[in-house]
Amino acid sequence: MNEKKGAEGSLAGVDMAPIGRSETLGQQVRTQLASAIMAGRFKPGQKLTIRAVAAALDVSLTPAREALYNLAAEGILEMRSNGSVYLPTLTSERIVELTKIRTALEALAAREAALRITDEDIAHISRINDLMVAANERKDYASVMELNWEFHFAIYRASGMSELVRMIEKRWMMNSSYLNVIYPSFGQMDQGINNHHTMVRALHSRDPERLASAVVIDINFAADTLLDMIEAQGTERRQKAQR
Amino acid sequence: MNEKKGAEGSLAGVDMAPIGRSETLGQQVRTQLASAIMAGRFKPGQKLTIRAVAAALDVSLTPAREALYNLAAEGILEMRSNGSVYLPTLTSERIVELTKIRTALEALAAREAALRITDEDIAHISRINDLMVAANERKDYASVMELNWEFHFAIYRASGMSELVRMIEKRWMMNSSYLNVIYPSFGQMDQGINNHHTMVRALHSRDPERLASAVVIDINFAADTLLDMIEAQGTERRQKAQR
DNA sequence: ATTTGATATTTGTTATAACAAATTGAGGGT
DNA sequence: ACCCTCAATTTGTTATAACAAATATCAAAT
Repeated sequence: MNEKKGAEGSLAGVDMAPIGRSETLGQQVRTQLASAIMAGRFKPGQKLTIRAVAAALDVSLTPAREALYNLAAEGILEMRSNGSVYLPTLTSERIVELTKIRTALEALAAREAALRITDEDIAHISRINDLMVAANERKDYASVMELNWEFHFAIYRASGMSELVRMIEKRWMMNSSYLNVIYPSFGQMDQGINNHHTMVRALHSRDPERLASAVVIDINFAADTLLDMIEAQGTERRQKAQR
Repeated sequence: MNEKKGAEGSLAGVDMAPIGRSETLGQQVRTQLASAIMAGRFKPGQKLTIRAVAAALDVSLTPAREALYNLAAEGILEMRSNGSVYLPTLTSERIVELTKIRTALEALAAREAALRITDEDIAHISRINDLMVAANERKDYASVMELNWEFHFAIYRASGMSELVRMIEKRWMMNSSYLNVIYPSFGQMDQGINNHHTMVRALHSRDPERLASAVVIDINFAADTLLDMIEAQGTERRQKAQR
């Protein structure tokens, strides 16, 4: 009721950037925690106590609690019955389920993106891919990971489905505490790189099914290597326990 | 390490139910709010202030805030930049997006369920469907809604993918504040009923694709009627504003 | 050495108070 | 009627204190 009317005195049309209204402490804590999680700085299964977070970021319990419980509500962190919050541990069964979900969501995003994507977006994505290939050749795997993220989400964002993109982001974050598990012996990205080329070609030809199937292959490849790692780690631990 | 060993003094084998450790106030508030939302007792766009919730349930601000922000973090409620929490309002575009997401998720759940479901589950689901048909014949639409919920989730739960079921639940809750919008003139459920029969048959023959496609039809039918309602309401309001 | 029990410490939960920002309402001027 | 201004109220934010439950520590007993 108040956006269309005359209102000469109002500032309608001036269109200033909304003032940098500083985020609340709770949101800032959330951001800090989220980026630490995405960077893989916590170990799987690690406990995050309210007071530890509060002390580390020098805030009171209230915002620390809010941030932790928000992340838990989103399923990025895991809350046990006693109220403590942990980094989730991924069992093989859970990885299998998460992978199926990711397949469904990301295939949908890919199909929609193929229909809606603009030429500029394709150029941008192609550029990201080139950077990623370069980073891979100089074995800068940290950059590879980051560019891989950008590559995929640039595509997904082109779907125009913001809610869907948010959902996919969450699923990626659920895996990310395992980045340093998968990190060291991340030998042959080559197959992944190859797949990215297929995706770029599918974008150019605006072929939804081709793009979707390449995405699915990408997801399953990543999941398989992660499953192998987990498996290997499990037997290793089992052997160590037997000694 | 503590379940197999001798441990004569332990209570292994007695197998008592863990004591009913009462939920925290925050969780109780969350439950109350969630069931009120699912029952459609709030209007779309309605504002839920922390203090109003706290007063209504006679708790302090802390648990009320926690519950509201949890629901917001899950996307069931909508948080605006000033921190206030609202029931989400569904635009047509948002409904279209949500419907596509639901299609992807629920088709996946249906396919997995068709492969894993037991005979007892099928019998149970068939029974629920009979009750729903009966409720529809006596025009008890409140029961129809509830039984419809049970019918669908009994199937989805048979997929064995608990995370996926949780995700689907959330998306159903996002629509539910529009139940009383869709409620009054909910004339022909008949097509939906017919579709349910198809689903039961597909379960008996364990046919993933048949089941999935029936689920998709069900989702799209519900979405179309909701879209019509929203559309009708929109023009009505527009006409009223012109007078 | 292992187990038990008591004690100390940590940790989650919740109410309250104080503050700041946003919203509302009334009154006065154009 | 409309717009502005200023005060009053509402509302979100955060720190703190007090409590309870869970966990860890340690000494004594078997």
